[in-house]
Amino acid sequence: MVTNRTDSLGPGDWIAAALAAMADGGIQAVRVDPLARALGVTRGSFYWHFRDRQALLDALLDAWGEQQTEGVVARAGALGLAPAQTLRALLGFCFEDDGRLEKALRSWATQDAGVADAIAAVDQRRVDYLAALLRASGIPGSKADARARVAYRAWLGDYALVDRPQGQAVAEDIDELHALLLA
Amino acid sequence: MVTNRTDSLGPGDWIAAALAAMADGGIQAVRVDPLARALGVTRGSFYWHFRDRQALLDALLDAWGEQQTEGVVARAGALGLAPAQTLRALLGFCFEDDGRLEKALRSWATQDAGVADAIAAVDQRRVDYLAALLRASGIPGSKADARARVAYRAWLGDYALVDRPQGQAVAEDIDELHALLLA
DNA sequence: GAAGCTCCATACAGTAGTGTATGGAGGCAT
DNA sequence: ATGCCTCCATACACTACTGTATGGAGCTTC
Repeated sequence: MVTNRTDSLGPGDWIAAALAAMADGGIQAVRVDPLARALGVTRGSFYWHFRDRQALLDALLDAWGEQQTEGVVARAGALGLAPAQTLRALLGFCFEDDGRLEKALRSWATQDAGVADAIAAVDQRRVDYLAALLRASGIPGSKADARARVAYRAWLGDYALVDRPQGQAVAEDIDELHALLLA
Repeated sequence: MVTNRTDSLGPGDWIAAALAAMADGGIQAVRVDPLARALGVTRGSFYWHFRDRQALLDALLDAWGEQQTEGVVARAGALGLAPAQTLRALLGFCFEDDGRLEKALRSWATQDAGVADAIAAVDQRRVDYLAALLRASGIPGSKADARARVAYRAWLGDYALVDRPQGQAVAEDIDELHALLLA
């Protein structure tokens, strides 16, 4: 993200490369040596900008966390639509994402409690937002919370599918989910 | 699974250990050396029973596939309940599972097309069964298919959650999902 | 009771990565 | 133009694994 004015690298370049590698091959693909090769430099550069590999992983998690706080949820709210339409648009955004980074992070979280905490916070934010949209659409609070969790599971579950429906097929599923949530 | 009458190991012991390691740490944890240490032998034993690490991974995937064909779906059908109750019981089974093996396999599938194929087949089986239950419960075919995919996403999505609801909390969510699917 | 077979230990070479130490090239200010 | 500072290359030691080659202990079978 943050690049220098020269052709030299900064920490942001390494983080961006790390996020790409993470989305591609998971945490195990975020290795100093391959990243250096991908960036066309040697590991000497890396160890100038980062103390060690763990420091890069920490920075990567922070970058994702910040990206999420100003992420999809915020964009959906900025559309200025009615709650029910906002919900539909939000689901559209989320099911459109390739989910590779999200999957890789959740896989990483099974091995690292700090990652799990960061993701749990994001989960909470998203579910709360879904519940708020449902309540604003007239669903009573008790049902809204349960339905928000159901909807969020369906959202995450789409990423878990190996053959994810695309285009019209996923649109039909989202419409059905949307209708069920607001029933 | 298949153990000898003596205290010596067979391929089944290595596969069982590999499945446990996979559930714990993903594909990257299924390594010959650590498995040998966990089993209290050296790698000499492993390379007697398996050609190489890939042969173990292939056997592991086969074992999971067979376990699935006679798995949860079949058990639910054997309960002898009405379709709607069978669906409820099935969801209960699935949300009860810790999902660690399932998650690890799906993470592995992103790196290996053969694994992806095996999981896609299992997904198809499960979704078809869900759709059949919904149709048998009186949901028209067009809606039943979409709702089956929604339900299956919610099922898988529960595994993706970092803080999964447990006990009464998940029961409420399942009840809500069940009610929505049959609405 | 000897041969053969199963199972495993040991030792070796090779690969891929981490982290460290050091030095050097080039920009920048004074 | 000298010296510092930033950035990176290079070389080294170390770790953790894979795979191979070989030998040996202990049943088994005749």
